[in-house]
Amino acid sequence: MANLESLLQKCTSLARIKQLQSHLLTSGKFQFYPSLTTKLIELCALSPIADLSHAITLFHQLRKPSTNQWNAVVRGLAQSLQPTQAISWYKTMSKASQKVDALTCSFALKACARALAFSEAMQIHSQIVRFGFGVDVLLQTTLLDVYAKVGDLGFAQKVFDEMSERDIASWNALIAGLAQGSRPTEAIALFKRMSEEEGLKPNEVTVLGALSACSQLGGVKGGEKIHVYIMEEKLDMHVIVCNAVIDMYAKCGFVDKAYWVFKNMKCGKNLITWNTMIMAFAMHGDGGKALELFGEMAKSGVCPDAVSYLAALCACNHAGLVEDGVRLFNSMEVQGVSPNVKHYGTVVDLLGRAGRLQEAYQIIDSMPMFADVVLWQTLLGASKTYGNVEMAEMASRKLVEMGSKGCGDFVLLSNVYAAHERWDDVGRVREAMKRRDVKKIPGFGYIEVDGVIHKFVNGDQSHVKWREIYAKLDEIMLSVKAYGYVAKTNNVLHDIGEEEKENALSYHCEKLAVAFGLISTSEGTPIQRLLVTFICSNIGRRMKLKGLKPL
DNA sequence: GTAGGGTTAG
Repeated sequence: MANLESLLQKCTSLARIKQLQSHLLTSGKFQFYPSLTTKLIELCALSPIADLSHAITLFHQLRKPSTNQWNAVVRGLAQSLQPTQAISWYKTMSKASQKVDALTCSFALKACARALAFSEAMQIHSQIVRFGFGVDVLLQTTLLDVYAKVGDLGFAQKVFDEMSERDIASWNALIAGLAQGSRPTEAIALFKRMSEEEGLKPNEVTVLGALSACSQLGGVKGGEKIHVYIMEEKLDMHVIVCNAVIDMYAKCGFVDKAYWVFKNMKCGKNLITWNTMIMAFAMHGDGGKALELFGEMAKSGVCPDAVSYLAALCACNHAGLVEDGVRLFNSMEVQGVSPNVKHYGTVVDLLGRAGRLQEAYQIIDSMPMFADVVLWQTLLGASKTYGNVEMAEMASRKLVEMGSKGCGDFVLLSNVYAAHERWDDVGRVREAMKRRDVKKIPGFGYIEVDGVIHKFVNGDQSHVKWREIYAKLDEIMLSVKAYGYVAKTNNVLHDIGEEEKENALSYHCEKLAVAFGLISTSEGTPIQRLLVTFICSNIGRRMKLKGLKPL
């Protein structure tokens, strides 16, 4: 028996497992050593050589599967590409008998998180209470985490508030949940409450959530404090923490600091470290440095993956290194990395910005996968920039075919016509917008001053301080004109007078927000852009990351 | 002995 177990441990392939399995079957040991059989199923369902279907075949051969054997399958399915299957198995299991234990619930909940199955998570939640597992700290933390991941932060918060006992992981789960759910301010507040009020020491997982929140807020000061704490507590021995610090500095606009951390890391760099740093240089327009690092990473023995290529392409795009970008893109296949829709998107943008519209179109045309809306929008945007009517019409046609209801697409096309003073065509687009019931959703400009969020629309005069804001903008306009700025009025939708067009541009909502920020803060205070994102966009991203299909 | 919290992306 012990001998067989050690043999099982040495199985490094499915073939070996099957060999052992046939031995168990022929010698009649299969049904008599349930723990060994469980190990066999676990090995098939969970290990890197995993073969779930084989685990399930094994499971079906059991006359009376034990809880552990059920759990092995549910757990395996939960981390597979079909997490919904784990939920079905859980349902079958809970109907069959009282075999479900806290672990089964835990695995099934994990599956809910990955499948974004909110109502299923609620059902399991109620069963947990009924089964009497409700006071289990580990299960409650899982529950909290699942609610946060499926997008219901209110429920997550409620579970957290009602916990009779919380440990560090419970705090970490909610902090990370808030940070990832675009509620960074609350994440930071909870982080402070945890360390200052509860006296709990943040660990390497806590700081990840807090750093992520800082980068969303552009709050370097908070980020720096956390960095100091990380150094003091030697949490920088974890690569993952260093990666988050680098990312935080980069997103707050301090590439140099990010690079300093990158250079002075005591622990080894991994693929994500390199990718984060390359992306940091890319975002700040230092294409040369980004490409240099890209070359260095391969030399240091880290093989670039799809994200590395994307970061490098992004660098070329932002730095206008068109030839480098095209060369890089063409070298991908040879290097064994197949471009995905984001790589295509970046190259189309790169070529489009350079005015090479025909090539950009050919790239889209040659794609082996379905070109999404963003690609055609990119081409449409480039066509607008270069005033290419034919290309703009073609891209618009595609967008309409794809059922685009975004007014932005129509406005872009209309702008192209307006630039050529083709007012009849502008009118036609406007008619089409009416027919399709495309409503022009007004854009908003937001700014937070002293914790209060102010919202502006174009030409807004509803703010109490609107006269001061307009005066500040006029002052700015005067000085930029002194530097040679000329308003680009040919993109304005309506065929109105020149002066009016200029006003439509001058009092744009984002400019109003920035001007308000300037008159409301002391000199030298950085003005940060407040990004308004929705939880759903984060969930969408998470799904894409995991390669899952929505329910 | 089996479980919970986690960094990169047009």
